[in-house]
Amino acid sequence: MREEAVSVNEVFERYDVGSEVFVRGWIHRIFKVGGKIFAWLRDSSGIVQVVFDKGVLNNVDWESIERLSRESSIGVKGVIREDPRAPGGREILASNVVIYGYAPPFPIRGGEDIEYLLDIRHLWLRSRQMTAILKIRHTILQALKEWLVRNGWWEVTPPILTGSAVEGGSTLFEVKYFDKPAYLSQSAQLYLEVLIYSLDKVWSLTPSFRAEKSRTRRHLSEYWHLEIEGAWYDMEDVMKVAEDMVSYAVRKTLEERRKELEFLGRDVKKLEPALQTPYPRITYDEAIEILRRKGFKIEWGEDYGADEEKALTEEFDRPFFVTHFPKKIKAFYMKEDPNRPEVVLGFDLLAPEGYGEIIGGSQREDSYEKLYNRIIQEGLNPKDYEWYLDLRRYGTVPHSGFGLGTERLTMWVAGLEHIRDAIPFPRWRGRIYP
RNA sequence: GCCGGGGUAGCUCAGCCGGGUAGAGCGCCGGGCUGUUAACCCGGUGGUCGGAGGUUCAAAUCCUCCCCCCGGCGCCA
Repeated sequence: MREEAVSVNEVFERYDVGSEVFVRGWIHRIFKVGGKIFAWLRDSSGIVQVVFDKGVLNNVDWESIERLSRESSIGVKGVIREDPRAPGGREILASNVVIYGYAPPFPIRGGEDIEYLLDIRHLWLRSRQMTAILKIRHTILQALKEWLVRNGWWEVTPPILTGSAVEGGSTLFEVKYFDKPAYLSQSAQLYLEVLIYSLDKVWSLTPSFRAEKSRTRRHLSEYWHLEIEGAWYDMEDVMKVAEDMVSYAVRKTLEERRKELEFLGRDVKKLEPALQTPYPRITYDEAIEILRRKGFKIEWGEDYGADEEKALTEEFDRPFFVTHFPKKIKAFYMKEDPNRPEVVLGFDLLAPEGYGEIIGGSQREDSYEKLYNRIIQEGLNPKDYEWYLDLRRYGTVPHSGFGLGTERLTMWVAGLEHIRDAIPFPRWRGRIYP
């Protein structure tokens, strides 16, 4: 049977009752009752009930219909009928069927534990929840890229294989690179800093890798990192970029993926405050004050932990910035505040509802001497940073940038419990299959 | 890396404390049902109890070591 196929949602939205259509997809549920067989046919757009009635089918062996099971792939030609007993109020009365593939008993029926589901992730991804999340993820990525391109930012492609440790070192994945060791990139930042000298405003979307054996619901070993870097941007300029981009992504998701958000049970009202910019800004000093008021024992100079971060997010109904961190808890490349040498011009953007950090950024140190001294202070080898230091020797400029964890953003927008569901094939703690 | 929980049938779990030769539900197979919505009813099928040692007449159960998974912390996006 060679027919022009229509999608499931078109059965409900485009065609009238009484039209004959050809739809194809996978059997989501199937019930055999009396003389009829009811199948829910799923494609990427939705689910529609198909009714197989022996008396209506043309030239089809009934036994081949009886053998159909969940996840069998079929094409069905038939007339659209209205019936209140069908999900969505419509069904297709099959007159012709093409069977592409039968399926053995499907291992997912509900109630399976997480380890098992992760082992059969390749099948789990067919679920409607996962499909909804993948669509939301698509829209968020699309929105972020769209915002950047429309606002004059150049997309660039930094390397994933790198020759030396950038920040710590212990959290890098080491790979063989011909006869030398190499590392999978943790961040494109240093390469983006190179490229602003020719393109001014650049961004990249790449996987970043962390070998840390994290044991939390907010960490992945491989995640999709959106990073930007802009010449002539100070910290406040780049924070504006961050809030405009994030609010745009939330707006677009609310406009285009409302159905999916609601299917996941996301309370969309909680996302609406995030449409309004500017986002609140507090300094690290103020964050410490708030935490002390809430009963936390924390000294100025300490980094706040997960519990503290969560408590902070409860103070706001939309994403908010924390700025001006103590120098000693932040990376060597962050620019020292000229008015307060003990803090740096760095910021985090934290999502509300306990989700926490989704962006980390800073104005970068642009003085050769200061950067060199920070490298020494951190116990790093300046030789490893020769090319990076060169950027400050040949026409240095003030510049800033940030990195956004796309799964973290997706997790908050979609209201997910665990970051592993914000990416189709999560990698962490040794999980590498499938 | 640290703390806590767990690994028994294809899946979800009970049995373990007080050792006595492995059980339920679901699935699957067979039968029944003229409209199902995680369908329902009747019958049947199903196990190297995570691995290796040890104690014992006897170990899923007690002891030792190891492996794997989940949740939290640290680290971060």
